[in-house]
Amino acid sequence: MLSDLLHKLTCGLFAGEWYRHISPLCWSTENVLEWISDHVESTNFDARTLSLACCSMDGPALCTMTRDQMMGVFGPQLGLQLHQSLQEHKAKYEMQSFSGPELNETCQLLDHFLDNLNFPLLSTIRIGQTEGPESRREFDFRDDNDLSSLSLEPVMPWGDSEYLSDNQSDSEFSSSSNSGTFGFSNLGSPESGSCESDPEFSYPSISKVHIKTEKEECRQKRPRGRPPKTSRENSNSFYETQKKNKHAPRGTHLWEFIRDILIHPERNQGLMKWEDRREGVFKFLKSEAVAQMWGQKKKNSSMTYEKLSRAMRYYYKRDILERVDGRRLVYKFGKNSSGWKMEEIGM
DNA sequence: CACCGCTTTCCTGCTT
DNA sequence: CAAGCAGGAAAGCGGT
Repeated sequence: MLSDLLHKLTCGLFAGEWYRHISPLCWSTENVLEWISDHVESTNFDARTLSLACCSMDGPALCTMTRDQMMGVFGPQLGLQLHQSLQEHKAKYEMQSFSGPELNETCQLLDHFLDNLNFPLLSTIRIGQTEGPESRREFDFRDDNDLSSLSLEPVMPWGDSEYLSDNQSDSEFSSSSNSGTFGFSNLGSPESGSCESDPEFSYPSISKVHIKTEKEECRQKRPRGRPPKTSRENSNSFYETQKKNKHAPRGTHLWEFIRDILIHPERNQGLMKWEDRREGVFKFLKSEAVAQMWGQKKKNSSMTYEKLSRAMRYYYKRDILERVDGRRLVYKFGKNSSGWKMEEIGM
């Protein structure tokens, strides 16, 4: 089991090594496994001597292990190397403490989003099982591996299976893993069901029949404005859990969310980029992916770039954003925005 | 409970 | 033609 997993890891199915871009405290169980597998490979450690149980821990749990404990579990050579590596990773991310709680939240969201989009095989794979059209997000993979009979449910580290939208069934996903960036794929437009232009990225497609019926239903029945949230939508989510455990951070607005992604370049590769750092001009590279993240943050599983962009356009009036004419997906921070200037963040 | 700010959703028309 | 942009209209949601 573990060796199979490690084999998959080392064979590149999960290539990308995103754990390198995340604090060990944010590592999921999958990140920990990936990290271990990298060291197994480099030390020629015999993975068969490891049990899955001893590797099955998330980042926070891993961080509580002492060097001796690691050497006990993984042996003197691998254990020592893992311990040293962990200390290096921890030190690296302790340096990034300038970020406030909101930024941390955004980055955690990004980390989790990246983790889960890019480790589909570690997610729950369901075969022919449904619990109603809205109770489950299923991704029907129609790629060349002939996984058409499988549907995949991303499993969020916080147990939120609603990470991706109902409308996501209109979008296309895949586990692109060799892009050189975080491997972010585009979420296709809900209207078109197609991808954005970048051919490097693609998502496995969803059943077209499903798309059509759901879409038509929406067209016929849906009144204007935002529909009321159902209790189901709120249940068992990461944010609900957060709310119970600690007060949700207040005042995180869309423009702040965007800003936080932009000022953490090592975490947003492929998502957004600065066009003119000093002027505050930026561009969406993976617009639908950013919209999905925003939707996740707002517990809204049907967020799209179309809707996100409408909210962005409202910022023009308030001078939080300025128009950039003639350039698609390009926006500029306005005089009522803050926290993105190089001086402000100590660059 | 009313009000308000901030979205969210939908839509039509226009531009790229 | 598709994708993106613009902005009106209506409504939800959380905070006060």
